[in-house]
Amino acid sequence: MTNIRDLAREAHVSVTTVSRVLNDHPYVADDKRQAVQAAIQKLGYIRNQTAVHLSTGQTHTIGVMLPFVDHPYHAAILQGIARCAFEEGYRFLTWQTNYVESHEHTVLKALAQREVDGLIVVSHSLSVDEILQYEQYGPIVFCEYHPHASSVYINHYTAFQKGLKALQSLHHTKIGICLGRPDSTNSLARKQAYQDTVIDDARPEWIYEQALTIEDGAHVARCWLNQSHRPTAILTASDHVAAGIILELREQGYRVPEDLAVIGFDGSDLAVVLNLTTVAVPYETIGRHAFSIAISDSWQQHPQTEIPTTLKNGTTASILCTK
Amino acid sequence: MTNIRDLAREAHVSVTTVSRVLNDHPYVADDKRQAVQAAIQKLGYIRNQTAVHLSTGQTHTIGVMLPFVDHPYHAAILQGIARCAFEEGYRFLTWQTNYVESHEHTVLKALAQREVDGLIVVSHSLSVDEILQYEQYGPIVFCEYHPHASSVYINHYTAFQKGLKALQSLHHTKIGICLGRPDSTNSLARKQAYQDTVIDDARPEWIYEQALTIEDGAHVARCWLNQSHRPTAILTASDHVAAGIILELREQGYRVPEDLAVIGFDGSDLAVVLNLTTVAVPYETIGRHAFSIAISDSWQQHPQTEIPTTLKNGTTASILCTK
DNA sequence: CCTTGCCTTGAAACGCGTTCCATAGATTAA
DNA sequence: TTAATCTATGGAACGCGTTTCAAGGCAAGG
Repeated sequence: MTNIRDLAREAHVSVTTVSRVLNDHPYVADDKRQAVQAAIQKLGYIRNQTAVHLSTGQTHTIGVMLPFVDHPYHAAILQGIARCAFEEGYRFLTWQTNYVESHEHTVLKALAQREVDGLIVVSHSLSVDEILQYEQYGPIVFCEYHPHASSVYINHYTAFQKGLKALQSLHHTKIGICLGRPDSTNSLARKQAYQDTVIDDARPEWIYEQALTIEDGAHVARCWLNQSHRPTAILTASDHVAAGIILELREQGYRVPEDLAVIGFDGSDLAVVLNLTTVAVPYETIGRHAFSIAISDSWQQHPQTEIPTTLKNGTTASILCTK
Repeated sequence: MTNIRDLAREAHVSVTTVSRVLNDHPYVADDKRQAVQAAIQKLGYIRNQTAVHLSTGQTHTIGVMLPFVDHPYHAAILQGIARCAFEEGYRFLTWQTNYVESHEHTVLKALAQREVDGLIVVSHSLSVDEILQYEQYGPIVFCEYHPHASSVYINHYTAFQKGLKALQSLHHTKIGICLGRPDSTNSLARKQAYQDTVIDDARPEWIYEQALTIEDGAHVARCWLNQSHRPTAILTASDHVAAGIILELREQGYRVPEDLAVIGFDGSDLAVVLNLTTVAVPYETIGRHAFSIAISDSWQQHPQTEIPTTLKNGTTASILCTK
């Protein structure tokens, strides 16, 4: 493999001059520049990026920590990151943690070991404080709201409220909700929105937890069926769960929204297909913002960027049917 | 930032010994090993991976070239790669090319510049020969069948045949197909399967091209509606397209499968939701295999690994209804 | 007692590009 | 004319871990 010293010898210049040519530095005479370029051609030189990384102390790479890459939600954020990264000439490394804490530590160590210039944390199970201890090694941007960290987020409180209020304006008062991991930051905000919005009728048994997948949704539907007092509407935390509920209910001969109104969350392809009413979230935008904060200097001020959500109307939530 | 020379000074040993301790080399006396470890603790040393990469000439990183990260199909392959990479202590860099050739060149250059140890090409638009010119810089594994390259693939010919034969066994003879990018390797194989299987009734006007998304599927449905001679069944190249067809037809008051039988391709979440009959593809398995070939030496023999597909029965294809 | 082989250790070279600092001629401003 | 800039160029140090090579010590085999 030829290196810049070979080029210098070939072009009869110093390595410094070669480096200048490679980096388009202005102080190089035309004849020398051409000589170097000729040498590059002749020897088939290709820059060793690893050496550049070591020398400059930058990798031009951003790490992304997320639990799963194949969830539409996360993939859409990745998409935003990917777009932005490409435009800026950056790379991104993805780590799938499955919410395993030791895996999350691996990712954080990678930042400390200078494998990446910064980190975007899409979702995590370690405590924020634990993660922020690694901020001394580089920027860490969260895709969730955290008051003392750089974060790009949607307001899960108001987003959930949007769904709940929509149901209330359709005259639903008996409203249930589905949550994912019950203790996550997002779930807590959602639960709070539930308690604050469905003030008198919020019931613990109408909060269905651990609902993340289509199968979980089907399970929720079966739970609902077994309840003596049932809500007339359910707001879920993901379109997948909403889909699972709807499919299982149809399977059992129930109708949506007549027997149960359902609102999804995410605004995914599934919502399009099932014509779900859903709280649409611009995930790609979140990814873009997170990336640009990670590579700018602004992260040091721990900026908070809220991304708005919108309610997208489908056919799975309509006015309460009082049989 | 403390480095191994600082450690050596602190522990009163040579940098070689420090390096040996860091790499668990056996020939180090216990007392020296402990001295080094104490120094690491005291100085808060963290290994600089970039330096390791330069020194060893390996990055322990695999690059992944794909058009989009947010397609379930690609995300599932990524998932497989991510799992395997983690297990092996590897990282992976993802490049989203949007099928733009200049972007694909960027990715290939990254291999030449030793940013990654190898490359997994999920899908591409450059010619295989052009891509293989970069094989001198490291392993390149395709997730498509290419006779002169390392490839992990599903046999699109037999997979498509599986769908077509299923329709034939339901007494359909007027069968149409949807393809994605018409000149891709996969589409050519599919078209061939169509011509070979639906021998006498294959018609050019029943080959719907450029069908990739839900919207494209809706467009196909409208084309179908406008045709004077219509097929009674359509085999698509993705569940998304199948979903688009079905939704549009329902919208227009047609029934599936009574008016048109539809079979999807991929075995995605969409298929579950819509109870699609689909050709299921184990994408994650493809990712796993591709990864393990990329990091082993076997790639030099250009191994060919075929991954089997299965027909998954839903309700969108049933016996031909002769009204 | 000598040879062979294994354990331990360190100096120095290596991988390779970037950058600081010094040098020197060419301009330009004063 | 002199001082101050600017343009060009190169030597050498730097970032930092790995690896080769040489050498000294010691035990087992002959």
